[in-house]
Amino acid sequence: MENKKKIVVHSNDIAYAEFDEFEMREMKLLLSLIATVTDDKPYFYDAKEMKRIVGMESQAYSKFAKLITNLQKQVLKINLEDDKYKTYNIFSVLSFDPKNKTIEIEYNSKFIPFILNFNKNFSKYYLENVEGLNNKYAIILYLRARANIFKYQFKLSVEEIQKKYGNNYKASDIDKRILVPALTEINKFTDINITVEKEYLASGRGRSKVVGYVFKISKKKKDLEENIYKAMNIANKNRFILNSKTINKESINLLLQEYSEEELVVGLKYAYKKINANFKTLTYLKKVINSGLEEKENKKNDIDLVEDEEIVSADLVEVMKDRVVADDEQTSDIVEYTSEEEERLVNYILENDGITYDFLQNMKCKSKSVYINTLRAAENRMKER
DNA sequence: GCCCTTCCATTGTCGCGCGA
DNA sequence: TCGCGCGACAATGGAAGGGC
Repeated sequence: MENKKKIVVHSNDIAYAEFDEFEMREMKLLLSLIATVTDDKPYFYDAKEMKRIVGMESQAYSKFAKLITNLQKQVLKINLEDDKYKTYNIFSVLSFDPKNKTIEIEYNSKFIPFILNFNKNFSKYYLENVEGLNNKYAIILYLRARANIFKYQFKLSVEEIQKKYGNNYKASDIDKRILVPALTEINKFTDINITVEKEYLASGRGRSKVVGYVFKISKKKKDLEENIYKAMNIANKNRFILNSKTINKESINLLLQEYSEEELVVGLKYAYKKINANFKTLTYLKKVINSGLEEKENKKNDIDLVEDEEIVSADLVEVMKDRVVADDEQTSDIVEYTSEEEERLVNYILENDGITYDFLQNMKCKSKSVYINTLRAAENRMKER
């Protein structure tokens, strides 16, 4: 078994779907399976490993087979406007071979777009966050929080909770049965913290009624993994990267929302080697990281371009071959845009740079100068066209 | 690995007191 | 008067341990 952390990636539609018919272990199993999907093809799994993941190690295979059968019957229910919804069968094949202790899976072609080949509105997180949860509502709220991680909050009305998740619990029971146990687990076992505030409807007489909840999300402050820290230091030994001031703890945390740790290490090392001209934007750095990941994917071997001890001085980069020329050489002085100008530039970036609105907004919050430089780079490119 | 039994946590429901 | 917050109680289902 490989030690690499499994990453779950899926469309945000899944985070907003209804899971009222799912049992907790069915949800865990589904997310575990999604974490391994890279292509639209049949998959075979070791049933013992899957039993372990859903916490059925000591259970009979007959019970596990029942879980498989139940999961096969589940559908993904996507809510549309005006109380309309669509349901999707998840699997075209989901079978358990009791003799060989294997599971065979093929995904329904209509379900594939929810787990493959999307370029916006998706969630990405380590499977281990979900594996630690043992409460169905904790998993549901974690998925919803992950889909809204860039907004730092999301809202659910009492009506929505009752309809979607809560078996028509009244407000006090929503607290007791859903929110308290779920948030306790999320805050204890996952990479995020969630606090909840109630929204009241003022009434003429009597006590005000709870009509909804605002969930505030924060990422746990964790020390950067040692290998990322090393990669940061390596990258910043390239003087062009250092001058850009685009790599620091804040920007790394931002990038970790889009890349896994392993990807970021590869990307930063690649950036160290390749960048040999001035730049100012995180967007540009992302392009280089993406190039590094693409190159790695194409070559199918690890990019282990530099070792710490190889780095003598920042000037080393000047002798690097295979240059990538920076597409922006703006100064970092802050300019203010009108909201119309900003919107126009943001739209241009969204259309041309392959980054998400949420990412931009997060950048704006965390690093104003990098954000402004990104807008300026887009403005210059627009002028050149 | 599987089955059976026991224990315990979770879930569903209801009632009561209190505060606005 | 209304509705939240809390607790009590019964039913249900899952986890754990032991025996085969």
